[in-house]
Amino acid sequence: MTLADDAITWFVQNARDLPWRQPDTTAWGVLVSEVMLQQTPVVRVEPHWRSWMTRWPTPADLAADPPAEAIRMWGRLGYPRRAMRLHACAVAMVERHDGQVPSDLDQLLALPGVGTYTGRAVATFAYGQRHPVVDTNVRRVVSRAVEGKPDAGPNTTAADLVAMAELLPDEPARAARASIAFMELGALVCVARSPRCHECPFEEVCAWRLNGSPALEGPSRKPQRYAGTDRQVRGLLLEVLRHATAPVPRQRLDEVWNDDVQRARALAGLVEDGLVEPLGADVFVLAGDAPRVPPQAL
DNA sequence: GAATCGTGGGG
DNA sequence: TCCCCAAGATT
Repeated sequence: MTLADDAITWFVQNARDLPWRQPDTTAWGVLVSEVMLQQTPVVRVEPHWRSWMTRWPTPADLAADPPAEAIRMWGRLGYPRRAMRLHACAVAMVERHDGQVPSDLDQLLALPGVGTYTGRAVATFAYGQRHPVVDTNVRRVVSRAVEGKPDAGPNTTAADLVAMAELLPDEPARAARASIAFMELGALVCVARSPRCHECPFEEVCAWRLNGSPALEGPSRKPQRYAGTDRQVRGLLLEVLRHATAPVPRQRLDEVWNDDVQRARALAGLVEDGLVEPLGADVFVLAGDAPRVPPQAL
């Protein structure tokens, strides 16, 4: 039995019942789930995914609405640029792929917001192709079980893809099962802190365990502070704009943060990212939310 | 390659 | 409280 075999057996009995894993899920549904899941826990994604798919069942449906609607629907999922890129993605698929999610990996990777992980995840989980799908879970599992190290590096490398590729069964459908199984194992059992090794199918063969489960040496990651950062200010500004039903005067944005310099920088960043659109010098809306007929008041 | 980009929950 | 972490992508 290989690691992949054991992982698949475990997965069959322990996999979560997630909506985007239903057999009738479209490639678009898979893509939406993968983008939403970038750096975001499953429990928070699930309701957003359901709402999103109900409102925009196909890429063409989303492309027909302005980005502002996507940003609103995104709510507080975090990293709202993902909503904008998903919208841009939908537009690109309508323009270049007849409204379909492409199955070719290079075409997937050319889409906005689709990188090494997401492109391979869609090609694999939506189209059943054989690619190494490497996310933070997979890297941790491989790092421990195969390499005997307590954790993986902070970023996915070409070597990580090669390492996972070597573990994949030959048959594409089974390779896809192996990838999702490794991911699920990392998410539920081989977790970052306090792994549940006694529930792990690799318990007897895990190189890290056989090494005595050594702890991490130094501080593995950089501190990830949030309070007081531009990110927090951007979040506060966007929160106001999301709930606005009319163009927002600068004065209302001034109320959410008292540091003028930082507030201005954060707002400029949102504009530069294309999330926010200035409507004149002192009025702002979400991208594409400009009224078709400018009010007299402006 | 490092920095940046949200938000919320658990230990 | 604070710190860590969560299916990454982009510049």
